[in-house]
Amino acid sequence: MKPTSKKIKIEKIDNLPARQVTYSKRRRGLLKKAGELSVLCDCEFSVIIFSATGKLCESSSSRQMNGEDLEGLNIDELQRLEKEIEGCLNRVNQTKEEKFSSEVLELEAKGAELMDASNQLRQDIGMLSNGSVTFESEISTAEEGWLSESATNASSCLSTDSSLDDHSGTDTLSLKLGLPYGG
Amino acid sequence: MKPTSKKIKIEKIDNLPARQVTYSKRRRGLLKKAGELSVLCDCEFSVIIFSATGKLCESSSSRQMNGEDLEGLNIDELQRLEKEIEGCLNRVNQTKEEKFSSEVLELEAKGAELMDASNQLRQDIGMLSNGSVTFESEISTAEEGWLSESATNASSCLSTDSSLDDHSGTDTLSLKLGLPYGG
DNA sequence: AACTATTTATAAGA
DNA sequence: TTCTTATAAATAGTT
Repeated sequence: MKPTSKKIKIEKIDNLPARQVTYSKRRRGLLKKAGELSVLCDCEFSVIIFSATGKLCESSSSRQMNGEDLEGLNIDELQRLEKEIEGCLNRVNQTKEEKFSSEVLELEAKGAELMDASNQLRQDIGMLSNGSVTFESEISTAEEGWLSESATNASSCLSTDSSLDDHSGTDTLSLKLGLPYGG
Repeated sequence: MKPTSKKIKIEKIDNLPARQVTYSKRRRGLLKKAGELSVLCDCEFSVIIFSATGKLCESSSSRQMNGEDLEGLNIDELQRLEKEIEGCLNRVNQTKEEKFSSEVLELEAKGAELMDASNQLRQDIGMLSNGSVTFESEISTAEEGWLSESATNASSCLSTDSSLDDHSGTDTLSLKLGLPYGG
């Protein structure tokens, strides 16, 4: 009779039925909040939830069928959802490309500085030793220095550290890196 | 002194600063709820929010940087995010393919029924008219009947009804339909 | 950013 | 799953 409600710890609910009930309630709450945020603040959202049993639930501000399971969608709806997610992907891609460009520019500037420094050094030494000693090796080492720094960065992007856990089975798309290193 | 809080209507907040404050508060609340759901119910989630100004905020259970803006991510992190979203995309694709296959099977069964009915009709009429009249036209009409029904379904998938509103500009990926109609 | 009166979400029980 | 309600949590308005 006394629906005594208590503060709970945020940790996995062991009891399966209780977990399912909480899942259902909180999922509804989450989607409601997302919808409110969207309307109040004039923004778009997409919420995707993979339940422990592998079911996928998706909801987004631009669809009329919020909260439905993917299984309940027809092909046309799935097609639109696909398009939407691809839109997200494009956003991520665009940000990545921009980041990449600016990083390359930065590294090029750094490289130019090193070149200048090397040339200056070469001149200075040349004046001292009045000879025609070339310092190609030092210069190329410097170039390799900033190129490899960047390359390290890029290669780590290729790590297949899948963070999708039990969903990795369907995660098979290859990544488009578009590395401008010509290597 | 009295922070009198009132129930608000869920409608766009006109005042820009107020809207931004609410956006910030509620976004945090939403992501907190998502994180709690994930832990309590042992599930994965991904929340993607496009603010009205075009900023993109992403958060998901399998990443350590929940709540950060895309701008704050480095290339490696963007790469992983891309992979994650591609995983979602694959799920949607898979569901779509399954749906599509079962629909095709259903239509094939329907077609087979029509063929049987046509053949039976042909036999019956043949027995009556003792001639060798062929009913190819009727049969092919029947075939076209279920094929075009399916084709209509498929072509509607191609509608470019973008539901991404002001984000449609970046939504340029082509869709992979994989229609088994050979046409 | 901090505060707090209110509203909203929800845990537990039925 | 739905309803109820005591309690916890979120948040609107203000500073």
